[in-house]
Amino acid sequence: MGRIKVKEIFDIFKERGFIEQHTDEGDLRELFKKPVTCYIGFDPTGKSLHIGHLLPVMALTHMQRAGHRPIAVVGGGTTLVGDPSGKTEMRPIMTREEIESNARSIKKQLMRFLDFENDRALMVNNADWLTKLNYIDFLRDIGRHFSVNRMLTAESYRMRLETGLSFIEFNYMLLQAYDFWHLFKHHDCRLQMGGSDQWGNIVAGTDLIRRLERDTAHCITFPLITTASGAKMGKTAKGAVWLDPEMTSPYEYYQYWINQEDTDVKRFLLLFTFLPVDEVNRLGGLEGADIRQAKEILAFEATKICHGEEEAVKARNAAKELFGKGEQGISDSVPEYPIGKADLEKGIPAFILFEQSGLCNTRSDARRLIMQGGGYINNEKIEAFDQIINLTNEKDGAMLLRAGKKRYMKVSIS
RNA sequence: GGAGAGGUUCCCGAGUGGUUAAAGGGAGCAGACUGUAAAUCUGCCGGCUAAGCCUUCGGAGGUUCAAAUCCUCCCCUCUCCA
Repeated sequence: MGRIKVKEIFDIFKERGFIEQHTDEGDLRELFKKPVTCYIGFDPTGKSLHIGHLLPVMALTHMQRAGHRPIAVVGGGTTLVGDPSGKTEMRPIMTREEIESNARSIKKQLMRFLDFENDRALMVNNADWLTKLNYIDFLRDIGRHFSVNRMLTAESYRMRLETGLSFIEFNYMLLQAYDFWHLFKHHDCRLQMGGSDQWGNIVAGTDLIRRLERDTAHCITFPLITTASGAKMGKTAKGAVWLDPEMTSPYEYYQYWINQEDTDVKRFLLLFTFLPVDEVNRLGGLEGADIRQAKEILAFEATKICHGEEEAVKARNAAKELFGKGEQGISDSVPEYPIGKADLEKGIPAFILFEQSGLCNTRSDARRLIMQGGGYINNEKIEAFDQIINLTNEKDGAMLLRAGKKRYMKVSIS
């Protein structure tokens, strides 16, 4: 790797707002003087990562850019148990098949962010070692190093002591600690990072390494990212914003970012783009309506990182066409709903079309929308919920439905 | 295993025989105002071509003209005791 002296990774993390807690700063700085192997775990509870996972992914990417070696651990084993941290209730236990299939697709996703060539980054699945453990051996070798008294003082458990905690979840900490030890042993991994709710689990790992190996490992946690209005990052009414373009299209992804609140823009530029801090500061200094420029850049950069430049350009163009002043053609990255020409010849009540195209969840929902004046076709308000839509509404082989101010659907006629 | 408390619509949380599709809040959606922002105000907020009908209050039965509300059994959670 090149010896170009870039900024210290610790400083990068610090100035970009990645750090919530960390073990001794002096030790960490010392550690970063040489290439370090670090790890973050991802639980394959879904088939795709979502924006909530983005911060750790960005952190690994920064690490790699700074010449260190990231390991992404897919928690195929730990997910069999389920992490109680940060949750008020136990998650349903997932089947092995589900978890394995999720682990595979998450692996694929991470390849878009990290370069796995020549072991510049590693990806492992902790099912590979965890599922082979023998219970009695594990208790005798690992379990004896854990003080239940101490575990109960961990914030993550304390919360659950109020609502209930089953033994399987109580074990999660030991497994994650074991992971860290395993990676330390086999990959010389000396740093684990994770969300702030992982602090207890991570420190349990450094403790285990100290006891088993008489050696020091380190830990950095990230802040829990909430939006200015206090909601968890990446959650919308319709659910999570996914990184998988099949689940959340690049257009929607772009829209998610450009719709962020003013007060979040600067923070998100630092966390979710690679723009230099100076540039971010300049953008963050914009005021009033000019902030939209910063949002556009945020949306573009974030989309580029996740879906590539081409998709980002398309998403930006679509946004400009739909939300810019001069309305003309309908960009092809707008969500699309195909409809047969025959259906349109017969004509279809507007509210049914809104429901079918996915703009509304139910027909009642669509009725409400239109009756409240939020339904548009080709940017003209639909007056009656059962107004018949037919070929007369066609415009260049398609028509543009709109729900409210900013949800669009292109209905393409075939 | 024993004693007590509890499981209500997306979430929190009222409701203890009819007037309850179920108070209130949050979230969400729409409208106005704007900058595809925030705040604010207004309306909506189970489903259904819909002044009606259908399905909801952990599950299954039962009592009743009528149940989320009463009874029985079961499942689950919490607290205290063993």
